[in-house]
Formats: sequence, structure tokens, C-alpha cells
Amino acid sequence: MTDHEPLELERFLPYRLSILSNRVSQAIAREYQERFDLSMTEWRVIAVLARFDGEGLSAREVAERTEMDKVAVSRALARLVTAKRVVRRTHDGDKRRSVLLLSAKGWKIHDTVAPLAREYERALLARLDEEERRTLERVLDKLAPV
Amino acid sequence: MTDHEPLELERFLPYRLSILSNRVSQAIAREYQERFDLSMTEWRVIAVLARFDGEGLSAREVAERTEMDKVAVSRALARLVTAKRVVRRTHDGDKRRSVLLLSAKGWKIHDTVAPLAREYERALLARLDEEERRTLERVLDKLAPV
DNA sequence: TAAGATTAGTTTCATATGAAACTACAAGCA
DNA sequence: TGCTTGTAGTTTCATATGAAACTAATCTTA
Repeated sequence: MTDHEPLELERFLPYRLSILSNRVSQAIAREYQERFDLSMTEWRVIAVLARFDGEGLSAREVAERTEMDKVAVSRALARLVTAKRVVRRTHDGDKRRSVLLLSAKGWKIHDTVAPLAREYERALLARLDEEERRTLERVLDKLAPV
Repeated sequence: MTDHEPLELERFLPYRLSILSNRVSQAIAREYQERFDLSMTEWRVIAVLARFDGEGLSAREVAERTEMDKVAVSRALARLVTAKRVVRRTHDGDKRRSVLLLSAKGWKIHDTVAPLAREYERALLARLDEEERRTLERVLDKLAPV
């Protein structure tokens, strides 16, 4: 029989990252999905608009900062604007650009979901000791620029 | 102005995992997608069938070992069987169950893609020092049971 | 052993996704 | 100014996905 050197999927880093990432994301997403009928894309848009509050980001800037596809952002924004969670104006000097801001409704969602998310992250990290957390941080930074 | 405690998305562990995982998976997937018209799901099925060679896994077992949806596996198998990359028989004692084996074609793909995948992983891990690799290993195990 | 409960696998249906085409506007330049 | 090129954002289209319904076979138990 030939030597096929099978890949051990469950030890393979990209695979493990994929499984872990899906589980972790799903765990939080389920929560806000149910409570607010909010997709992950929409939540990320809200998070970024909250973070850069007052700057009136454009859709393109939101896409950059969320690392999401501009189509995905466009669709998420369409829903968020319809639900009056985000206010969309047009940029003064450039009529192509939109100017995006969270509405009171949007802020309310943010202020509910953000603590949930942080708490979930805290619980995850609590499984690690101080040194592991520091190293994880470093490792993620080193691996990031794929 | 109220204190909204915005979430720093780019420091948020679930988000970072998601971005990293997508990039890493995409990087390898692009390669076998182009060369073999093989989806990630299909590749995972092949990897598992190679790994448990000779055991004649059923579709359900493949789904378990890849942690994928049974629908996804069913569809991946349909394509793989059509392309004659996988041979599907029926289980002797249980006519519901399928018995799945890689064909010569399937093995050929495996034997090309597996080294590519391993090399990619190696290159990724080469960015880390020995201690970081050990810790990453441990951390992934600790975080896994979400 | 016949009826109901389970299991393996597929199909359907509704939604998610991304690439490419498109629309509207802006900028560069002859 | 008019023409070309570039950019912001949306729409279209083809494919991917997952939940739930479905089919066929097996198991359970009265």
C-alpha cells in the first residue's frame, strides 16, 4: 500500500481556527439574532458606527473597518436604515458618499449587545491564565497579516 | 454625552478569530479551488476519508468527523461521487448507510492537496517561536469546547 | 410481528453570499 | 469646457447555506 500521509484534520491549524471561530461567533450571534433580529453583519456595522461616533462614516469606511464586503455592508445598511437603527444622510461636498450615524434605537441596541459581547469574551478568556492570554494576543497579531 | 463604552471590534477576540480564520482558510482554498474545482467542504470530506482509510465511513460519520452539517456533506458527496473522486457503496447489513471510499482520482487529489496544506500551515507556524506554538496549541484546546 | 419511534440520507425552500455589471457623481486633464 | 477615468453605493445573478420536511430503512416494544 502506498504511503498517503493523510492530513489530520482535527490537528490542522486552519481547520481548528475555522471550527473555533464559527462556534464562538455563533454563540454570541444567536443571542442578538433572537433578541433584536440582528445579523452578524448588522451588528458589526453598529459596533463600528458606535466606535467612530460622530465621525459620520461612509459605507466604504464601514466596510474597511469591519473588513467586510461592500455588498454585505450595503445590504446591512439598507436593513438598518429601514429599521431606523441607523440614520443615513448624504455627504455635503460629495453626493455619492453617505454619512452614517446611529439613531437612538441603534445606540440602545449597541448598549445592550456590547456588554453581552464583552462578557462572553471575558468568560472565554477566563479559561486561560495570564501568560496564555498574553501569548494568544501576540500570536493573533503575528498570524493576522495573512 | 452619555457613556456608550463602544466595543473595539478589532481587539475583540471573536471578531479577530473570524477574520483570521477566513483569511487563512481562503488562502489555501483558493489554490485547490482553482486547480481541482474543489470546494472546502469537498476537501474536508476527502481529508477525512483519507484519514480513516479502509474503514468505509458512512456519510454521518464523515459529517461528525468534519464537524459539518449533514446536508453539506450530502451535497459534497454527491459532487464527489459524480466526479468519480469517491466511490459510494451501500452498507451490507444496513441499506440506509453508505460506505464511502476514495477512488484513485480521489487519492491523487488528496496526495496533491495535503502537502500543500501542510506546507501552508508550516509557513504560518514558522512566524511563531517554539513557546508560542506550544501555547497556541494549549489555548486552542482550552477554547475549543465552546 | 405490526405499529410507532429512530436513523441515514436527500430534497425543498427560504435566505445569505460575492463577483460583476450598473448608476450616479466626482476628479483629472486636454 | 468636454472627455476619460475613478469612486461610492446598489442591483443582478449565480451559487452556497441550513432548517425543516421528506423517503427509505431499521429498531423497539407491546
